[in-house]
Amino acid sequence: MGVKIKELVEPVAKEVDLEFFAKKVIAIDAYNILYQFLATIRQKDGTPLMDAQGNITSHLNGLFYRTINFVEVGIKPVYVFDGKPPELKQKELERRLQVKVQAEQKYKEAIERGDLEEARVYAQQTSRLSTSMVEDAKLLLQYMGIPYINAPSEGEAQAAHLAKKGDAWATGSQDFDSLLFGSPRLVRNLGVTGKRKLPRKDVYVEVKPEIIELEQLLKTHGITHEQLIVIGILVGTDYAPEGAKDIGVKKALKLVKELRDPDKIFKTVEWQSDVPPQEILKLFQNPPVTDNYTLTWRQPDKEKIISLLVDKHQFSLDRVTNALDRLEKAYNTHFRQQSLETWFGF
DNA sequence: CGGGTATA
DNA sequence: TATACCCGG
Repeated sequence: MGVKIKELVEPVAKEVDLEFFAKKVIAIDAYNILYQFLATIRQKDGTPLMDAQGNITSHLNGLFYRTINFVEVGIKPVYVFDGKPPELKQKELERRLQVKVQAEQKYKEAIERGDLEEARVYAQQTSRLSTSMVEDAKLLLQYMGIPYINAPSEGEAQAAHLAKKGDAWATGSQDFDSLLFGSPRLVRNLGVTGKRKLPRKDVYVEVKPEIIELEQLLKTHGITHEQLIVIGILVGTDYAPEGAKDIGVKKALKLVKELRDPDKIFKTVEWQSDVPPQEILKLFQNPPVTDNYTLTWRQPDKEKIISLLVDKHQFSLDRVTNALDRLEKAYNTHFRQQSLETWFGF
């Protein structure tokens, strides 16, 4: 779900074409992107793609073709997976599980009624990433030669860490949390090309990748990074979605400018969670991250990819082979190390 | 979501 | 050549 600061961010978002990101390293929140695939790559009644044994494969489908598109334009993706969630998040994770269980019930009811549109909506809300689904995604990336990092805790925090260090040009996610974790640049809608259907409506809108610069965001609103975090905490984060009572982005902005001191602000508002806001502030300012990673983009292993996607999960050999040809060509044009010999032409 | 094919 | 639509696993 993420921190609810869309209103603040939207005015400074700059639209660009996917090609803009050529040669740039983007630290992508893996869970964020996998959940998107899991929610959207479904049949009309909401059933996800599955192999012969009933294992869900929607996330692999999306990850495979999207990543190839990245490599084709020369983007260097690194996927960052969540580790152990912070203690502060436990209650929210339990709440989300309840929501999914309820959605499963409503999905069944909609199917019985024969309401496919409704069924699809609830099916999307049931999306859960199992351990084996995540393992498959990591295997696929490994075989594709794309680096991934296991974050010690929040993936968004680790991705922001890469961007802060300059190991990545930006973080990639639909959520804004990495900005609170200090990422200097966030890319949204990465890889979304052309027109997309709006949920529940028969309306199509042109969606392009957009860049949000942290410095510009702060400057535009005349706030510091700490003040941005406090605003996020007041309006609602994953750690306390309710935030403070009756405080939206506008009031939060006013509050941080008037009172400045976070503790004063937290005392003034009606805090609606058991999780202390000060703890959330500390987490955003100093999250667990690691420097134990290497970023290398390797030649894809076609055989292993075919074994995983075609043999294990019944992807069509034709489609996979076709895509692998594209991947190999793209790798050779953008990623292959030029040896000294080739460089000097002997 | 993204690829591919039908359709004009 | 551009857009609409269907299906993948």
